[in-house]
Amino acid sequence: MASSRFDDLLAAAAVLLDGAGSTAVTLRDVAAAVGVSHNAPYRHFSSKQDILEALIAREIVAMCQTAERAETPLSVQALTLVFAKWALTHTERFRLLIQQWPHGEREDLLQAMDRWDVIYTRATQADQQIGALPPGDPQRLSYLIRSTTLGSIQHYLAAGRTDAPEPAQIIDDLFHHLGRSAQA
Amino acid sequence: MASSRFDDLLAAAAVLLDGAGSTAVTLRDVAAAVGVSHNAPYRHFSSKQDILEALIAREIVAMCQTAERAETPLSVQALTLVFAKWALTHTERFRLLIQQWPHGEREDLLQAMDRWDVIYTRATQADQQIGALPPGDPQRLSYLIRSTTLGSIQHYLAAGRTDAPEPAQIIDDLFHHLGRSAQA
DNA sequence: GGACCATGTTGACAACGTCAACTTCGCTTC
DNA sequence: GAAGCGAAGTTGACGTTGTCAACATGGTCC
Repeated sequence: MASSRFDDLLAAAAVLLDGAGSTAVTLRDVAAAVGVSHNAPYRHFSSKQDILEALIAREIVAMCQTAERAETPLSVQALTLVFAKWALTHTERFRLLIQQWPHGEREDLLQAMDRWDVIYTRATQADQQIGALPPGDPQRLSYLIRSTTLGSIQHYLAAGRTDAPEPAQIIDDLFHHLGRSAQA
Repeated sequence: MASSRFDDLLAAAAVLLDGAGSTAVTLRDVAAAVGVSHNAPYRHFSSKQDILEALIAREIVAMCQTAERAETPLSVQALTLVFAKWALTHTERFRLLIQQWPHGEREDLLQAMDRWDVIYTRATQADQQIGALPPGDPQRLSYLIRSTTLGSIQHYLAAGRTDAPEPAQIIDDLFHHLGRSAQA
C-alpha cells in the first residue's frame, strides 16, 4: 500500500497536468498543491521524471482494471475504444504517455504496460477464434490495431488547419477492412 | 533565400538533437556550436520553440522533395516507407516532430505538413484507381494508413522489455489486409 | 531514555530561456 | 565623404526550475 502522500502528490500532479500543458507542470507547484515544501516530493520520488512515470503507470493500471472488471471479456474493438476515450478525455495525460514512454524506468510502469499488453493480445486471440478478425500471430495483429489507434489519436490531437477525422472513425475503418480480410 | 546563419543554426540544432535527447538541446549550445553568443539566435528565431519548429519544417520539406523528384509517382506504400525510414534514421527528429506537432505556429511548418498531406492523398487516390486499395474517401483512407505508420514507429521506438515488431512489418500487414479488402 | 529511520524544511547552486541596453558594421542618401 | 539607419551580435541580468546537501522533527523499538 503506497503512502497517502504518494497518492496525494500523484493526484496533484494529474490536476496540474490537466490544467496546464505538460511543460507547465513544475515540481514546486506539485509540492505546493499538496502543501509541502518544494523538496518534499524527493522523499517519495527520485526525480520529476519519476513522478510523471508513476502518474502514467497509475493511469494504465486503472485502464487495465476497467477492462478486467467487465463481466464478459471485452472485444478488441471495445478495448480500443476504452483507450481512445481515455486519451481524448485526458489529452495531456495521453501526450505525457507518448512523451515519456520511451524513457520508462519505473518497474510499475513497465509492469502496467505488460499487463495491458496481455489483455489486448488475449482479446485479439478471442476475436480471431470467432472469425471477427483475420488469422495470424495475435500479438502482431494486436500491434497493428494499437498502432492505428495511437496514430489516429495523435493525428487528431495534432490537427492543425486541416481537421483530421475522429479517431473512432479511423478505428472503425480499420476494423471494417480487417473484417473483410477475415472473410476469404 | 534564408540567411546563411539561419541555416547554420538549424543544422547545429539538428546535430545536437541527434547527439543527445531532445530535452538536451539547449539554446545556448546551439549558439555555441555556431560560434555566436547565447543571444544571437534571437535575431533569427523568436524563441527556442521556433527553432525546433523550423527544424521540423525543413525535414518535412526535404521529404516532400524526395517524393516529388521521383520520375514515376510513388505508391502509397513507397511513400509510407520513405517516412518510416526517415523516422527510424533520425529517431530524435521524429520524436521532436510528434512532440511539437500540436503546437505548430510557424507558417512554413504548417505549409510543409499541408504539402505532405496533398502528396499522400493524391497517391492514395491513384492506388485506389488501380484497385490496390479499397474504395472510399481517399483522404480518410490516407489518414488510416498514416495513423498506422505513426503508431507503429512509436511502438517500435518505445519498445520496453517486450520488443515490438518492426514498423515495416506492421505496415506490410496493413497493406495486406487492405488489399484483401479491396477484392470483394 | 536514547538510537534510529522516515519525512520535511531551509538554503543554496547551476542551468536555462528570455529580456533590455549597448555596440558594430554595412549600406543608403544627401 | 558624412550622417543616418537598421540588421546582427554582445554583454549582463533576471526569474524559474530541478536537484543536492545539511539540518530539524517526530514516532518506534530496544
